[in-house]
Amino acid sequence: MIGAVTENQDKVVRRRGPRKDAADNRDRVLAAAAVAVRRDGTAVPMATIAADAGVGVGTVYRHYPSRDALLGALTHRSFQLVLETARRAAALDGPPLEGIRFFLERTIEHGSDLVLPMHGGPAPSDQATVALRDEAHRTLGSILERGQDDGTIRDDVTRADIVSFGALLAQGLPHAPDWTATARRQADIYLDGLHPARRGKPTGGRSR
Amino acid sequence: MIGAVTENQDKVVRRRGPRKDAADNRDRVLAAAAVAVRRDGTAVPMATIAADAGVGVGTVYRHYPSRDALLGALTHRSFQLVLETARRAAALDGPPLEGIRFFLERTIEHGSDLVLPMHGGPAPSDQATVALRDEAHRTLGSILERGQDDGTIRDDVTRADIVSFGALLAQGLPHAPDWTATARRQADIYLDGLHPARRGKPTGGRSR
DNA sequence: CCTTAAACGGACGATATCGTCCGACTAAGA
DNA sequence: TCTTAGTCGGACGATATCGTCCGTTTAAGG
Repeated sequence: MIGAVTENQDKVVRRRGPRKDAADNRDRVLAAAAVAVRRDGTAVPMATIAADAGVGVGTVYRHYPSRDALLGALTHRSFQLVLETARRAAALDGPPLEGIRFFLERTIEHGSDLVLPMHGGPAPSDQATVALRDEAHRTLGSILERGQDDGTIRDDVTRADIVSFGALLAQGLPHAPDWTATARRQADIYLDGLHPARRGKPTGGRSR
Repeated sequence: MIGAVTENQDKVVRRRGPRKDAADNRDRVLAAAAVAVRRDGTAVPMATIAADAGVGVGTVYRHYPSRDALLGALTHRSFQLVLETARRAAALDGPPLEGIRFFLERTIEHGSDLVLPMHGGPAPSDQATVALRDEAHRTLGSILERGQDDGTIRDDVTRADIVSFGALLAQGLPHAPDWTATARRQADIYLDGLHPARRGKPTGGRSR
């Protein structure tokens, strides 16, 4: 027990990835957190998240050392989804407006998976998440510009407007009975409004 | 000094209203709560609200016996503002769409005064607030119907849609740098979308 | 099967927030 | 000015949540 210590240093077991149960728990915690945060707000007790995920609080804190880390991970995941959706929308063939429609409808469907920096959470602080966000903005911007170039989308709209509207729909109204249906109708109206302004309609004086 | 007790029973001081300082503090607490709730969410510590209002926690609890009572009062006040705005909008002479525009713009301006049942707060439970809400809905509905009757507003929009959109704008995006400006543009687009659908535009297949 | 690094989960002391209670203070009528 | 009902505000015990720590359990390579 005395001199035999150093000689098997290289026989140490080298694990490749994380253990299966650890990876599972990590995912379950994140999923439970997404639901819990949407339901109870960002101040939801960690114990609640742990219980919902079926793990102990210790496990939550091991994977995400602080509440901010957990919220940050949620934000990151949300932006991953947003970027993915934006890319799919950009890859579509149809008119640009249909790309935007696709993006908005998908955003609505993602519903509770999107725990964006809304809900009182912090704006993304880590570089990786900011990069995701910026890339998503650029991607949506490219669709928008296509529409504005070919005259099918009004010129004064910015990519930030589209993003904001998407965020509003994703955020929703906490106590609305059937938000998905409402959001769809809101999006439909909004998309109609994205057409270039009609001149000489008999709808009366929109002066400025 | 002996038998003279009973005869001045009716000389007891009768105060008319609440004391001035009490009324002041009541208002200041409500105003501070509105700001604090918007900033920190409905779970904001009562001590914070008290400090912001420049009073002690005891004063907060006297005027509003529980957190729910305070949030309820905020909701009530919000719906008062909404109803008032809706009535002004309904009283306007111009095209109905301009009435809706007025309503939305005013709602945006009210900004932080509107702490609607959003923000994770409870839906209105007391009868008086529900009555305010319903009356506001009816008032907005009357504007909408006028527009749909004279053909200047698309038929599939409901009063609930207008209310929801207004609520979204009032709620805003917590971390948006200049929400008022963004909200105005969103409203402008939305209002454009409220026109009846144009047939035969070259914008491509909005099939369903 | 055995070994071992790693993960699990809940008990625990520290801290934060709650809502109450009561002695000091003040507005306002007499 | 005097009186007093009503208000003020913060200290306080109770409760809730935090994040850590550590003995137990488990996945997985040998």
